[in-house]
Amino acid sequence: MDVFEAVAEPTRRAVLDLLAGRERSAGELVAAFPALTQPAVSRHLRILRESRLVDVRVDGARRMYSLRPDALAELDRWLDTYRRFWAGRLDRLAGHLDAKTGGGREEDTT
Amino acid sequence: MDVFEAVAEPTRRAVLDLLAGRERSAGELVAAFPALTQPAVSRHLRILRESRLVDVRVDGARRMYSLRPDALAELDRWLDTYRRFWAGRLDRLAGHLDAKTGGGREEDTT
DNA sequence: GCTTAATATACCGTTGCGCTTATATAATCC
DNA sequence: GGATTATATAAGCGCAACGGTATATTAAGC
Repeated sequence: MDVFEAVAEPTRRAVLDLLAGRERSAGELVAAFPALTQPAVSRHLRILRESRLVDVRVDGARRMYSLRPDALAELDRWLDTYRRFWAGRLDRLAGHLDAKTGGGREEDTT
Repeated sequence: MDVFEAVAEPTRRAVLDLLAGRERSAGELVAAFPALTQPAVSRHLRILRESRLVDVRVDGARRMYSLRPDALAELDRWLDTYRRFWAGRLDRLAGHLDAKTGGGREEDTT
């Protein structure tokens, strides 16, 4: 599943929001969604793993999940094409981000 | 349908890419996807309309579609939370974006 | 007014996602 | 080792999204 689809799911975005603060165990994440069962959350975690949005660290019987923003950077790069439409004057900032993630573009020749 | 789901569909992203260059008629967009039928593309356009990602201008019998980036800005705001994870040294730039979207110093806030 | 062109909607079939229950795997505790 | 805890996978189901064919709607040309 690609990053766009992974992020399209509200529960998965909520998981990412939780992980933005600090790493959490699978159990903590399950507890954060009382409306869902443990397997349901576990499946979401799998999808986030497979789309490289989160990282897992084994800690005994626990799996500690943390954010892995590379994939989100991909989203950001995609948005870059459109950013000029609502923030033309911030183009050079976008250029900066690009230079960091992609190795440099020719766009900010201002 | 929310913006995240709207953008999750590859065809719809391709439509946005086409519209990033210039506005196009529905017919042009249909022609751009030979693998799809006219109703299929029309349905995608409806979804893009309803999620406020595109604008329509009636021109006789034609409907001219154009990009409407407000909704993409929403995506960008969401990403802002995570931007620090891959561009920590660009925090102040993210701060800039924040000030633009949430600070209310601008005159064209919608 | 009738025909053609441009676009949208209705309807239906298929498929994939997300959920639940049940079960497997692996680590910890006694 | 057996029980318990933590997490993942399997199987099955319901629903919503996407695609196609057929049809409606609206504009243009004659």
